[in-house]
Amino acid sequence: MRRPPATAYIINAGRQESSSSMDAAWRGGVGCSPVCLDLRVGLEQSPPPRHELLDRSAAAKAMTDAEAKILEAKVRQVSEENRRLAEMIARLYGGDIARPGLGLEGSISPPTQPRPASPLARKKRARENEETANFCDANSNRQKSGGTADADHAENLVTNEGSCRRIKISGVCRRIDPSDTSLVVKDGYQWRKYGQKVTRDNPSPRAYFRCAFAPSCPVKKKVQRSAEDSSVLVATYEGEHNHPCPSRAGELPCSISVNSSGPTITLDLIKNGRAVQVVEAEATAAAPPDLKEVCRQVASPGFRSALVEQMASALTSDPKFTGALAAAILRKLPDY
DNA sequence: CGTTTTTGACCGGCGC
DNA sequence: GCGCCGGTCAAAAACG
Repeated sequence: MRRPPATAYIINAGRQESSSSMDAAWRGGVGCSPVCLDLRVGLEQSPPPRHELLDRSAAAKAMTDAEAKILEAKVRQVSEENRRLAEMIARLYGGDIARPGLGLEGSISPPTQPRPASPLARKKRARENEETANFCDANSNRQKSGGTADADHAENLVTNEGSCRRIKISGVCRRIDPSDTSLVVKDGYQWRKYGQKVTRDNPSPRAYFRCAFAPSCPVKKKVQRSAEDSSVLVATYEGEHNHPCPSRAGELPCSISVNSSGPTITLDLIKNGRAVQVVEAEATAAAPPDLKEVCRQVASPGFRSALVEQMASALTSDPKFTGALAAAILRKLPDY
């Protein structure tokens, strides 16, 4: 019996400017696109007084031409990059440009698979592309019939030939430190590595993982660096977990991480496997029922106390914070 | 000492 | 039938 080819398309998580957002994306696992509400807890950057804001505004006006040109060049560069990505997506998906609302930056990058060099590899890739196209057709049909496919963009349903068994295949990618040689992708599940192989398409090895949480769980995961960008890990999931995510059970939709830009609270707003989008505090009465429910949960005393607990825990475990606290206490102590 | 990772061998599908 | 290739197995090594 022929195994279904693991053709995966990839969600580009974008530049990893907020590690907390990326973590949240990975906690989402297969088929989930969490939306993060990042609340910055600035330790050293407390909100400036109003008059200071005005001063800063004046300073901004006084920005030199050189600085303005640098910024303009950066904006142009990013725009150009976005345009190129959009073109590639259009080519791949027959003009169906990635829609927003995927959670992260909401864009899908083209597969990072390199062009096959040999005729054999070309044919194989053609087969895989055909399957991807079938998936896109299915997606487009679903949209025509009124369904939303946004959350499903991270899933690729492949029908096994000659049987009715359907194996869910999805791909995600994550930007990592290029010097990081481990092929470990944290997604909330426990994985056991059972093999590693160097494939023809890609000089970097591909690691094979099985779900280690439940022995009967059929899910497999392949992780490999992108051939085009070694700082991107491409993970391909095959199958569906037959158990809840171990790190999610009984968990509040909130986590805290401390990164270079300061402590960040990340709120995962996922309901029934679909992501809901929150733009800062604009979750108003016009929000969908799911969102209202999430907002109610956020406003509940239980959530708040848990949040405070998590914040305290994150802050006290941050050496920068404890160092700053110690320094502040020392300053308050009288000199003897 | 139990668990996890590594790695070479093996297997099956596919194309020539 | 042969060779290539991706995926899996399983013994050995590493790790906590």
